[in-house]
Amino acid sequence: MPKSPPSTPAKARRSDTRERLEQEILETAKRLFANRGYGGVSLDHIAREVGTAKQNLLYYFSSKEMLYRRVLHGVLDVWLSYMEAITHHADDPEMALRKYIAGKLRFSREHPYDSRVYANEVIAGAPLFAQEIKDRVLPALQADIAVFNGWADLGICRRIDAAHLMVVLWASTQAYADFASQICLVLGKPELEQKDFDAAEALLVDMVLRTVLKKAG
Amino acid sequence: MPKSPPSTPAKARRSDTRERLEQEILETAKRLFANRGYGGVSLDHIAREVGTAKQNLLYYFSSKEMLYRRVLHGVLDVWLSYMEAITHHADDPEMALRKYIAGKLRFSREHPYDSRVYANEVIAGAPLFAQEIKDRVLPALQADIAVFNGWADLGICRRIDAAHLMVVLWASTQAYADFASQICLVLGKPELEQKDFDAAEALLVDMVLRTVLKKAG
DNA sequence: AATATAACTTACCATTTGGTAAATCTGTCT
DNA sequence: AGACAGATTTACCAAATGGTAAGTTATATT
Repeated sequence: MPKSPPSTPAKARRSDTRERLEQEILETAKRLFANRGYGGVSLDHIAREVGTAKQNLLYYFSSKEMLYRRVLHGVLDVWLSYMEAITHHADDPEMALRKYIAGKLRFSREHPYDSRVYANEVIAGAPLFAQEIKDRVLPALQADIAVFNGWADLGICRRIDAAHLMVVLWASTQAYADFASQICLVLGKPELEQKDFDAAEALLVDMVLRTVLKKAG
Repeated sequence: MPKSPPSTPAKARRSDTRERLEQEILETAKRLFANRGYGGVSLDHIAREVGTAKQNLLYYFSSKEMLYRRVLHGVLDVWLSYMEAITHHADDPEMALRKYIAGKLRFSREHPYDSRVYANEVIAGAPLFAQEIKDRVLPALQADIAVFNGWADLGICRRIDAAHLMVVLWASTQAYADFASQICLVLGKPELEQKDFDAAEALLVDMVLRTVLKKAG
C-alpha cells in the first residue's frame, strides 16, 4: 500500500498532522483543566498525556496561559452553538423552550469537559474570560431575554423574570455535566445514562412550561 | 489596665488564640481554594495572606491535603445546616419548599466561598470527598426525597421525580454563589444585591410550587 | 525563678514549575 | 542529492512547590 498517495497535496499533509496534534493537545488540556482546574494541571502533565514533550507544547502554544485561552475559546464556540434555540423559534414559546432545554442538556451530555472548564472559569470569577463572555455570551443571553419579554408583550406567555429564568435553566442543565459525580451518588449509579437526561428534560420542561405558558383552561 | 484579668483561666487563653489562628487559617484557605481551586493555591500563598509563615501552617495542619480536608469538612457542616428545611416541615409541602429554597439561597448569599469550594470539589469528581458526601449528604438528600414521595403517596402533591427536582433546586440556588460573576454580567451590575436574591427566590418558588402542588382549581 | 511545653522561625531540601536556547531530526521543494 | 523550513528533542534555568529538622521565643506549671 502506498503510504502517501501522490494525488494528495504534499504541503497539506504536514500542516494536517500539525493541526491534528494541535487539536489533540487542546482536547487533552481541556479534559485536564476540566477535572483539576487551571492551577492543578502542569504543562508536563498535559504533554505526557498527549505523548510528547512539554517543550513541544510550548512550540504550539506560546505559554500555559495562551493554551488555556485557546481551550476557553473553543469551549465558548461549542457552548454558544447549543444556545441558539430560543431565537431560532422566536414565534413559538413552547417549542423554543423545549428545544432550548433539550439542547443545553445535550451539551452537558456530549461535552461535559467543555461544561466543566466553563464552570471552573466562572467560579474563579472569569479572570481571563470576562471580556470574551461580555462580547459573545452576553448578547446571546440578552437576545433570549428580549424574546421572552416580546412574548409577554404579545400576551402569549406570562410575564416572568427572564434573566433569572435563564439562570435557572443554565444552572439546572449545566449541573448534569458539572455535578455529575454527585448526581450519580444520589441516583445510586456509576454514571449518568440517557434516560437520566430524559428524566431531567421531562421535569425541566414541565416546570418551565407550567411557569411560562398561560394556561388555556 | 490589666492585660490579663486573673479571673480568666490562663490555660484557656493560649488555646483560645490557637483556635482563633487555626480558624483564620481555615477561613483564608477556604476563600483562596474557592477562587482558585486546590491546585491553584500554595501554602505560601495562604500563609502570606494570614500573615504568618508557611511552616506555621504546617504546624497547625500536617499537610496541604489535610488542611484542604479540614476546609471541606467545615464547608459540609455549613452546607448541611442549611438543608434541614424539608424534613423539618414534613407536614406542609408548600411551607417546606418555600423554606428550603429560601434557606439554600441564603446559604449562597451568606457563604459564597463555602459554596464554591464545594462546587470545585464536585466538579473535580470529589476525589477526596466522595466518602464524606456519601456519609453525610446522601442521607440528607434521600430523606428529602422520601418526604416528597410521602407527599405523593398521601395525594397532597403531584408525583414528580424528586431526585431530579432536588438537582434543579440545588443547582439553581447554588448558581447564585458559584456563577455570581456571570449572573452579574447578565444583570448588568457589579455584584448581586438582596433584591436579586429575592427575585430569584420568587421565581424559583413560583416554578416549584406550580410543578409540585396540586392545583386547587 | 526554673522548667517544660506550646507556638513560631530559620534554614534547608528535593522536586516540580513555566519558560528559554540551542541542537537535532524530518519531511518538502528545487 | 542538497538546501531549507517545519517539527521535535535535549539541555538548561530560576523560581516556586510541599515538606523536614532544628532552633528560638513565648507561655504555663511547679
